[in-house]
Amino acid sequence: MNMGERLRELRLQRSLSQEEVARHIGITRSAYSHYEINNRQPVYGTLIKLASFFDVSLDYIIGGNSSRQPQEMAETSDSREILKLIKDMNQEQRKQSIGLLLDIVKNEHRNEGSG
Amino acid sequence: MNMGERLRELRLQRSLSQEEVARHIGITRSAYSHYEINNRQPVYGTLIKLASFFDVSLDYIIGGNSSRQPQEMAETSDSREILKLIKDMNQEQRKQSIGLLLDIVKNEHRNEGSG
DNA sequence: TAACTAAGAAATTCTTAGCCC
DNA sequence: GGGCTAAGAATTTCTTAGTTA
Repeated sequence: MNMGERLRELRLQRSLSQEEVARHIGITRSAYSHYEINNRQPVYGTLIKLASFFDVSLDYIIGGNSSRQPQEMAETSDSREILKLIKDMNQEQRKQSIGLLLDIVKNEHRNEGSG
Repeated sequence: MNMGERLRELRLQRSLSQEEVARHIGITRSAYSHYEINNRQPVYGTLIKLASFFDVSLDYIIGGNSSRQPQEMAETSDSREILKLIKDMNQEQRKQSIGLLLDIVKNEHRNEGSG
């Protein structure tokens, strides 16, 4: 499901023709037709108008992933502590953390003492 | 607060230079500079990469009128990766992780510059 | 009427190079 | 190093006109 298909779905859900949508947005029929076929991508201003007209988020209309749900996790005290730490990190620090955590998982926990 | 200003804010929050962001996204420094000054608007592909890199929604980065904030845990690519890793750990490994993560956070203000 | 396509015009972005602090 | 700008190249969109069912 790509952007064009979503646009078409939204339009048909409202029983509108391409011309009606195009009028409301202030573009030509042809231009809007291109969007549904994925031949063209609307400029930002047009995109925002479309999202507003169809009453959907930009994330949905572009990527279709607006209703993604967060991953669940066991609520142990340790894991919450880790989550808090990660929250305060910037992107670089998180990437660094991933590297270290990967190392811990790989080594199981056999790195007791000596190296 | 427009898109350029939001991009700059997101970048500075992570203590990154324009070049670093540009590299990650796969564009030139110049191009990214234009975005922050609002001289240009990135094409869709670049926009999506930026939103993903900064861990924010498209609605936020474009319009700023989204309720979703960047700190939302478990919704980011990096933090999801980290969550997966933690899930596979036992208690000992988690305690070890806390130690390492604390270290990363502490080293945030390392002596830099003058080099 | 409704939707799709072609082609030239128009508008925008991207890169290179250079400048300033 | 870090950030900003100019100008031409490259890419993309937009409109008009025409085609199909």
